[in-house]
Amino acid sequence: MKISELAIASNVPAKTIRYYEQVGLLKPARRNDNGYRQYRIKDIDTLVFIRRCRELNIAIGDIKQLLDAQQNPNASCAFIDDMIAKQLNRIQQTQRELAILEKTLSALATSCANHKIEDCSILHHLKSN
Amino acid sequence: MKISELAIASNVPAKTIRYYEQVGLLKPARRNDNGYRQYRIKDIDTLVFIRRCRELNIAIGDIKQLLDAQQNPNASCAFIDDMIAKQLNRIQQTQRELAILEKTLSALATSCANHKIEDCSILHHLKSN
DNA sequence: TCTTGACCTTCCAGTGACTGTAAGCTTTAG
DNA sequence: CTAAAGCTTACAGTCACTGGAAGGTCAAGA
Repeated sequence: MKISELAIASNVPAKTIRYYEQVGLLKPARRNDNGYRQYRIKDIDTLVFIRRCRELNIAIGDIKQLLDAQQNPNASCAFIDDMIAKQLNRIQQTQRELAILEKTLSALATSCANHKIEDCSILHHLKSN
Repeated sequence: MKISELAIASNVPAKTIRYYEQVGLLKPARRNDNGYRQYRIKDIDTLVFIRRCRELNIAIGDIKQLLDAQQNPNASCAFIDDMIAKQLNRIQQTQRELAILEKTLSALATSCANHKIEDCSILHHLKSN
């Protein structure tokens, strides 16, 4: 399978696949005679796994750990627990911050259309709270 | 006023003030004989304004527009309206995405402590949804 | 006067996770 | 045979800073 085929199968851009290889998330692909990367079915699974993790906003470094972990079935998985918990905390914190942000912007978002800059209530509020 | 004094007065690191000048958010500061940047009281206001906008997650390019606008008091301020609305939409979209993310991670966050990798329910779910 | 330390300057690199672009080789279709 | 598509690498750009190095300036204390 060539990189573009893997890209379609995994729904990850070829460019991004090369990037994942570059940062060590994927092992360097085998090359065939012309130097093109050669992939296997298994690589689709890996990429889908990575993409799923990325959708959950798990950092590349953490995904690397998750992939490594799968090579040692007998190791403890406590750190995976921690990773997900940490992630959850981060998201909840962001949610709280966004809620405040939304409130502030909602208050700001009064219509200024047809007004002049010097009368703009939004600018006024931004300048002196 | 030297840059460190402005930094304290505006609560913006000196490093960041130089950065703002570099990207054109602040006009190049006047220099005194030794080459040090020389600031005025007015510059505190500008930086506080910038910081307030940044806290609302308004991009530097957009802040530049807001600052430019204040130079033309007679121009229309309709675009400011648009900018805030755009911002609000973005935040609300992010909030929706984070809500889904939180739900997914909450479902994942079952305790795996003391288990082995091969039994890890989190990994299991990440691998095949 | 000398020295020490704090502060200033510029410039370059790094962050995270890609994305864009350019130059050059290979393959494929007409 | 040629043109287009696809592959390769390498470097730059994104965003908003932040860190660090190398060197100039200044004020205070011995």
